[in-house]
Amino acid sequence: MDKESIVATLLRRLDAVTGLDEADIAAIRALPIVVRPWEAGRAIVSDGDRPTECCLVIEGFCVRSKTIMNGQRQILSIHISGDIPDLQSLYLHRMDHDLISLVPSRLGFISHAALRAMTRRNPNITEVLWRDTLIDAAMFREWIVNVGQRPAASRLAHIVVELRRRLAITGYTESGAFEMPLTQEQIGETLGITPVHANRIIKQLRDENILDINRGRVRVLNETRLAELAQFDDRYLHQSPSL
Amino acid sequence: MDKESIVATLLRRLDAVTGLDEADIAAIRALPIVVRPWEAGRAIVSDGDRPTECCLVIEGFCVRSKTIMNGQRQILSIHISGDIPDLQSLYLHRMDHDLISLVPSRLGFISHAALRAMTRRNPNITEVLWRDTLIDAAMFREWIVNVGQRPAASRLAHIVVELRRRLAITGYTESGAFEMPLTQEQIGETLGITPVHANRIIKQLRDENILDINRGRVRVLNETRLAELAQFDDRYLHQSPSL
DNA sequence: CCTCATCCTTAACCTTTGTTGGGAACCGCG
DNA sequence: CGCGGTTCCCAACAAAGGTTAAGGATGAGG
Repeated sequence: MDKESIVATLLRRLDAVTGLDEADIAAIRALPIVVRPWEAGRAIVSDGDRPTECCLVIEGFCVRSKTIMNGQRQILSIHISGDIPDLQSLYLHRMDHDLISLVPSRLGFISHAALRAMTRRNPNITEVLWRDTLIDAAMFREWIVNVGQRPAASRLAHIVVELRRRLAITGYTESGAFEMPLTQEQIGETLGITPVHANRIIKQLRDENILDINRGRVRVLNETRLAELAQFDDRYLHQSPSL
Repeated sequence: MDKESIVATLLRRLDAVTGLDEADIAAIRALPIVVRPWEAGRAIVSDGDRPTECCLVIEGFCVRSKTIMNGQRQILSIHISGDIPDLQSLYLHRMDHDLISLVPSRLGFISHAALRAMTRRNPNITEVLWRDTLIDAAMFREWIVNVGQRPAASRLAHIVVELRRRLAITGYTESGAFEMPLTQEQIGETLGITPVHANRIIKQLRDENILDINRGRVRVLNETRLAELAQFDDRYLHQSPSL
């Protein structure tokens, strides 16, 4: 993937259609982005770190997670191509969670210095990036609701629908099936349940012909029943900045 | 409370010690803030609204919450004096949750127009406000972990310790006891459990002489055991901007 | 000081989720 | 092609949390 298409990925993510002018786009294009391949399961930044750069997911999948003292882990978000999962580190200097790749990925690194210089000069870009971190927060809110209020099957349905919706924007989903490279243990960690129970729920949805999840691939079998379960309302994704 | 002390509350919340110069502080002082008393339990902004101003909690308590289709409610955050609970509405134009007062409060309203004009002119203030919304997000992350991974008693201990820590900054806590004006039903909504179970947990902690929660007042009975239960690590609050 | 609404409290029973332990399928590597 | 680790799968039992139903305390307003 060349520099031009990396920038394109980034611009699409930032909903650059509205709000950015020629000069802003030129500034983004001028950002020094260091592209590095990344093996699966390797930490990008860890809890306690003080990163000096932000990470753009060019290709692949990452998750953010927190581990509590007894060793239990909670996955906080799933990141796909175009996301900047640790943009918050620009102003929150010490990491309070981990960021890890799930599969072999390609990551673009942009120094805090370069980003800060850019935002200092471009209020439009500042707004767009700030907005991006606010959407991040909106998704956390929805996840609190998901984990706090919904039964396990609905939780699973909800994150599946959310991920598919996000992948659809960048075109990473063929009809019905898409990639969600989480093991059942990791699915449990995102839903706040044990791996055994995650397996139960996955089996149940498979038996009911709603969803087939297997080794990182999701196939939607019954759109209607899935929607019923997930009770998904996409407003929290704030996909249209004009609204 | 006069204008001067309202601004002082705001500045303390924004950790203005670092990062803001005379001009910035003057700009904040010049903000037009409309103070309005607010009765208990009245919505400040609701899910779906498009607010045109932000709300500063001068005195009192508010919560943010989301209600899902079947009527279940999840409380997302508790807000105290000095907080700007809907700062995110500056760039996320449509509300994806509710903001409601818990007790009779005094609120200060600042128009988006005034805030935007200020941030356009003052990059320092932009950073400080942006940072504030990032801390908001960090707290959401911790709440995902709380609801997803901890047993009910630990969840309760955790939010108690969090709230006390935050109140301590502004001096709203006398030794051991402080205000947390949530009914048991609302505590349930915060922890993702039913009111009956919330009652069970509260009784259990009372019987074990750890915590006495009664009609909006919390008394800490055993600091050590409370800390054990809560497993509280305050790093996610990002209280020191220099770090 | 009485009343009504809200909040707190508890019990009995039921459902969901966790625990333990084991076996089968899959896959990358030698 | 076979081996070893990971992932998936499942059953039996235990524990945490939800449901339903009801009585008692508290406090604001008449």
